[in-house]
Amino acid sequence: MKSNSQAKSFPSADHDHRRCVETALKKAESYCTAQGVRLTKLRYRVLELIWANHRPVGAYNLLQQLTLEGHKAAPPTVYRSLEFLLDNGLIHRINSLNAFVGCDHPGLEHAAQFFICSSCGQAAELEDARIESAISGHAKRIGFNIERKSIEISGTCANCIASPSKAKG
Amino acid sequence: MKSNSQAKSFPSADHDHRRCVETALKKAESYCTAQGVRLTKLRYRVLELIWANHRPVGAYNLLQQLTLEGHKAAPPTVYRSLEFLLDNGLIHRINSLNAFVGCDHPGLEHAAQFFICSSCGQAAELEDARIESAISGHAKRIGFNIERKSIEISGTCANCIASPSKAKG
DNA sequence: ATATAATTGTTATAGTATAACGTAACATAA
DNA sequence: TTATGTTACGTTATACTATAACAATTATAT
Repeated sequence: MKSNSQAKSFPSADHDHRRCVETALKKAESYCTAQGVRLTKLRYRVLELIWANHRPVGAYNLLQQLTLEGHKAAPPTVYRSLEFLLDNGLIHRINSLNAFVGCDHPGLEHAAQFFICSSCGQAAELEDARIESAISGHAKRIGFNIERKSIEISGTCANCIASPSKAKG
Repeated sequence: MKSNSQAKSFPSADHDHRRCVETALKKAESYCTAQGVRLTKLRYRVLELIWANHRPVGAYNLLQQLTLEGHKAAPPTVYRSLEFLLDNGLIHRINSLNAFVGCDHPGLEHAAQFFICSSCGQAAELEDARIESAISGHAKRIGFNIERKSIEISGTCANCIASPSKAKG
């Protein structure tokens, strides 16, 4: 039973990940076209590498992959691509891991909340309205003007609780 | 009007910070005694330095201060103290800043939520039951077992919105 | 085609964190 | 008190993460 509605929870081990990638890259392309910004070959490739699975990936890991592909890359190469992708909402940064994960709804205002499984390494992005309103409600109460939110919940996902090693995509 | 009930919001510029420090250090001492762990001179001093104000402080900043005091310190010196303080709930790590801030209620189970002002640099720790239950509620819904939470909201605090430069303690 | 701006290459370095091993301080029991 | 084990700290080296600064290249619009 392959389902691809993993936006609100963790992707199962057997989900059709090619569809995740395909969808994400297509959305990225049309988003960039619409915005008049350039999703260059390098940026596209970095985004693609990040989408290899649902696990946040570090900058130096990406760098290593680019190098293996024959690309003569240095840290700024990948950090610049990451900056572009972040600026355009195509990826998110996971502060608690110093790592980056793909976002499949670029541009849309959303409250990037992450549940991160320390067993399979996967991160699920969600936008729970209750969490969001609880936070903005508190901010309003103390007169705080919110600019950025970093909400990262670590633990064990349902898949891993059920079968502690089937982790994949 | 000096008030010291800043647990739920940002401390005002004129609050009596000595009381914050005094209280925090006393609690730390009795907590460590009760737990049978050793709050050594070094660890105590690091905690004290962290409590210099309500701003998260970086490890290398602490290291520099220790050095200036004549302590022959190297990175592991401070990182080990930080680890002890973290393990015992005497400080929290702010992932988005790679920095550490004092916690005035060690031991108590609490949901470390932080509002961080990018203008005055201060961080207010809180424990909003609504935020907490919104998160644990979502976790329950998706069958996620929470281990650690990192909730960091950046923006501008009420004090700074009112008077953009009075920042202090 | 050429000028301009945007992107990438390249070198160097800053900032954050830990591994590994030796030494010193402390706690406890014989 | 001294031996003994344990915990904490000192010290050196190194790994990991990120950015500054400037040169070369590529894309885009005139």
